[in-house]
Amino acid sequence: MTRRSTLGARNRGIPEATVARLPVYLRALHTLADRGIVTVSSEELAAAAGVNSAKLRKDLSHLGSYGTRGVGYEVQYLVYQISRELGLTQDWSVAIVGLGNLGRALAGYGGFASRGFRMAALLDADPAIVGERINGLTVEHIDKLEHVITDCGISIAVLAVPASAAQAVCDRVVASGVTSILNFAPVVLTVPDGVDVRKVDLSIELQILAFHEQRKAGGPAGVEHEYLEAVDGQ
Amino acid sequence: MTRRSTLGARNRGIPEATVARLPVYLRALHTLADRGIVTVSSEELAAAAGVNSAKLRKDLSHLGSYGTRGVGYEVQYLVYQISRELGLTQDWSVAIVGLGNLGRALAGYGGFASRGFRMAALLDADPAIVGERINGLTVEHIDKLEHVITDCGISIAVLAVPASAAQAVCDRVVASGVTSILNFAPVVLTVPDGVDVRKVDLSIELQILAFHEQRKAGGPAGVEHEYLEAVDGQ
DNA sequence: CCCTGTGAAGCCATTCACAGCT
DNA sequence: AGCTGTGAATGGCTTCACAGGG
Repeated sequence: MTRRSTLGARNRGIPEATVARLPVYLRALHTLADRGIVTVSSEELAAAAGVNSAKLRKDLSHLGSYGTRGVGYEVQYLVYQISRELGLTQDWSVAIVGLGNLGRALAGYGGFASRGFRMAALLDADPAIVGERINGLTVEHIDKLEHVITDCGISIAVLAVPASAAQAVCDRVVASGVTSILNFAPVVLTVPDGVDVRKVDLSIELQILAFHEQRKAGGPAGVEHEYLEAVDGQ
Repeated sequence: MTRRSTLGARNRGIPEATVARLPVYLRALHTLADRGIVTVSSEELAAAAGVNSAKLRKDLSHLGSYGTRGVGYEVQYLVYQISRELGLTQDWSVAIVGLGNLGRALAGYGGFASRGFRMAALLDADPAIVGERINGLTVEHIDKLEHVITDCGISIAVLAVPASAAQAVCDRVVASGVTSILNFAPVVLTVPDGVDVRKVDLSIELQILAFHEQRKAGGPAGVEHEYLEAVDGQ
């Protein structure tokens, strides 16, 4: 058994599953705070976040003992602790690469700058887009990528480029010092150790839904119709 | 121990984690097929999909024994089997509700209609947007939601509406018969049993990246600076 | 001999249930 | 009396390692 600090839970090594839920709790807490609610029980907060209360308590216990037995959690205090744990008490400069429809939508997304994230640069390869002003920022040519990333101290890059360009752009942002990437291109990116990639993929999400949808309707189709019939024309 | 069919693995009950990876394998297979590759080993396919080969083989084993020992998997055959399992051999009609920046980006997304998904309806509440033509479809007023969903046989809805409207829109699409929802609004949706919801949330993804980014830089900030200083007035 | 398919082991996450603090 | 924090139990997923077919 691993020995821990005597004083409660100053534990480095928060489970990944917990980390993924902290932002959800944080949002729920902000909503409660806006309604002027001062204290919340694990039961109530769990309901607001769409999880069960045991999971919520276990998750929060990884950060420390921030609740009061018999009472619950102080909303503002928990907001602060989760924000600090997630690294939102400091500002992160974010660059968006690729300003097609999706990139523009992301650039215009409000809740973005709201907490901890500063949209610091927009980059695109298309001369027709370069120079355009979007949400108060001028789109720079991707040739300046290395320069811009270094100058603005950007550590997080959002890739909204075509699939065919994604790996090359990824390599360049990594070479420039970016260590976190949010990838919207439908490709598996290869990065060195120490670089984190998260993927958002509409098409994959739809396919997962289709699987469950089909299941509700009673198992896969084509069980009795042969593979060769199906490929035939294809 | 659960008794299984004697004949290998015609197993209903594919693990959720596997289902989530099947679309990735499918995309990798399509890429291989485009390059004219006929046969692939688990090692090669796993590399293309960004997983290890043991996981890939275990995943595929849940669908059946579609490989050949000593050889590998036939690309086209595997494409067909995974497509069928995911329910992509039939067409699904999808509605997008909310045609702000994000909704437009989604509506214009090509790889969408590509395999199995037909964009069947666009809906919005804003009179300035209703009537507009996007990607060959006319935006309908959200008043017609129930009508459109029933008529077009829509079972999957994509919500790209403001957070404040999301639950209400969700309730309406569910009442109209939709049983799968892809939610881009930053709220936790409540739905009846039997309805699947998947969430895509830019802000959450960024916060998860920030957590790891902060960790690389050496643990949470503000450990030695007190909570009360930070909130000040509180 | 190569590569798949799979028991078995190990690891991580969720859930239960209650001791202990307020 | 109420609610948190947490050991212990459970269940699911990943990884190992190899039996067995081609």
